[in-house]
Amino acid sequence: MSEQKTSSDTRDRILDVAERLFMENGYEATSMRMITGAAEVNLAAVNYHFGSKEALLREVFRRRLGWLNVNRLQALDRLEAQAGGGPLKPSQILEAFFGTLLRMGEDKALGGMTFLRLLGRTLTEPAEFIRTFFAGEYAEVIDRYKQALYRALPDVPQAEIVWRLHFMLGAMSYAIAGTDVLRVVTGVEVGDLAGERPLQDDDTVLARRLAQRLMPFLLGGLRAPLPQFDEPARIQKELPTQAARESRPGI
Amino acid sequence: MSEQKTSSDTRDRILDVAERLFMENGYEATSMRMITGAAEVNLAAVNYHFGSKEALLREVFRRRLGWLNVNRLQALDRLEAQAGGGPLKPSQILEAFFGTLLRMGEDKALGGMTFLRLLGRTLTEPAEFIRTFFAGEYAEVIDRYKQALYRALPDVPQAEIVWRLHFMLGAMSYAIAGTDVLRVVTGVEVGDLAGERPLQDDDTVLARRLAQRLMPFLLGGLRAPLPQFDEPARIQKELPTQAARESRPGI
DNA sequence: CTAACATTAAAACGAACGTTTGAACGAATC
DNA sequence: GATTCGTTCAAACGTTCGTTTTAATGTTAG
Repeated sequence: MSEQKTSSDTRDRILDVAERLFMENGYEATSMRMITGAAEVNLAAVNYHFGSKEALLREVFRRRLGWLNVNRLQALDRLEAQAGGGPLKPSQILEAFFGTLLRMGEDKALGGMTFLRLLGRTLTEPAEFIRTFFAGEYAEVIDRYKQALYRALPDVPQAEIVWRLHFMLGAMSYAIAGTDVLRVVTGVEVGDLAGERPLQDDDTVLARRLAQRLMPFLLGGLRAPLPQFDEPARIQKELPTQAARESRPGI
Repeated sequence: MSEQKTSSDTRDRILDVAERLFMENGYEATSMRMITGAAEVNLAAVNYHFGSKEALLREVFRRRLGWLNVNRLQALDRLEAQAGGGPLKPSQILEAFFGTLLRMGEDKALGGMTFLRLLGRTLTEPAEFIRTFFAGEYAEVIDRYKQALYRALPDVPQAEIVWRLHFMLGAMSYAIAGTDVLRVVTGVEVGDLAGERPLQDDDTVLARRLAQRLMPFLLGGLRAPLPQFDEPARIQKELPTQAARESRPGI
């Protein structure tokens, strides 16, 4: 029985341990010996199964981002089908994009908060091979969602939408990374303040709570009035601020 | 002449080079030999002047964060003085906090965008000594601004304000880090889209443009309607959403 | 049974790491 | 002019790094 030839148990144990250690220490500060030691496999096993340390990191992400990309695209497909050619609501787009991700935090089989934290921390790693890898993995999805936002906010300059998508990714990335100045400063978990019940947490609860808090924030930022430009950069056709606010589709 | 005993030229060259290399490669991936080589000083100079690689990183930040902390607190003091005991407007608070930082990006003497990028990238580093260091450096300022926000938004639960401060820090951190999925995906600089004039940039222009774009986004996120809680966590005194929106001081 | 194959194991590789050492240097002090 | 002291220098320290090698295991197919 069990004719799983690709998942050799050793392979999966390495991936699981690497996911956790890369999250805890970062890529550079995590050595192969730490990984193989914690996974209780031979040192050479990583190079045998994956080829190199870089390839291991890529594989750690590929098995999660594969699922994420498919589900993000499916969610968008579903929305666009039911909209029948019309533009989507920004809230729907954000829910599809960020909600799909944050739901991974609630599901241990999808990596849970461990993967989410790893993702948030790795998105800002400067290593060239990492950025190249993410660029390839994200290209299609980002482009699809960008187009959807363009259509959802026809009166907002596309450059502005790109900036705000940028900011939204940042807020999310930092939030899920969870290496937090605030957490250390306050000495408590976010949410353990102001009389809320403390987090006896379970990452599942944390993930859900994060999503509840993050989505309104992102939507508020996306829909914020456009900035006034004090530098006469070029012919400003018209300050689209007010017009865009009025004609913005319901959210 | 020049009785500057502390700034031995070697010291400053090391700090400047380390700031840039830590930004480009991250802490772990930057070796002492890369730093001393680029600074054209002897390998032992770092340990002589700073004691260790960790202490070097701390000093790189200390000379910038010192200025930043002082100016952030002064800006808040000035606002509170002119408000005469009353609450501040959220937009004023954000301008003081984020504006002070972003202005560093326009001033090469304060590190310019090099330091901003370094800061953004280092804030998510998992190394314990880095997080401990930032916690200490930021404690007082974060606390002061948090209190100011509590007073500015008396109808918003304090836990919610902490979450949103968290999200705002994330959006800013990621934005100034500038290791960007979007940038790689689109192949162009943000702002080089949709007919805007391309960035022949000068970091000064980038910093100013970033500030213009980021501030409205943050303000929109901070002022967004409060989330609805579907989990009956505890007695929800009343959904403060609408009430808070009405009574919110002008922005 | 044996040949072929995929996986694991132990050991070693050269390279690079952060740090330390002890001597040499140069300018100021007595 | 000798001495002191802060700084620079070349060289080496011991350790750890990612990777490779070669042999020993099972496991499967002929």
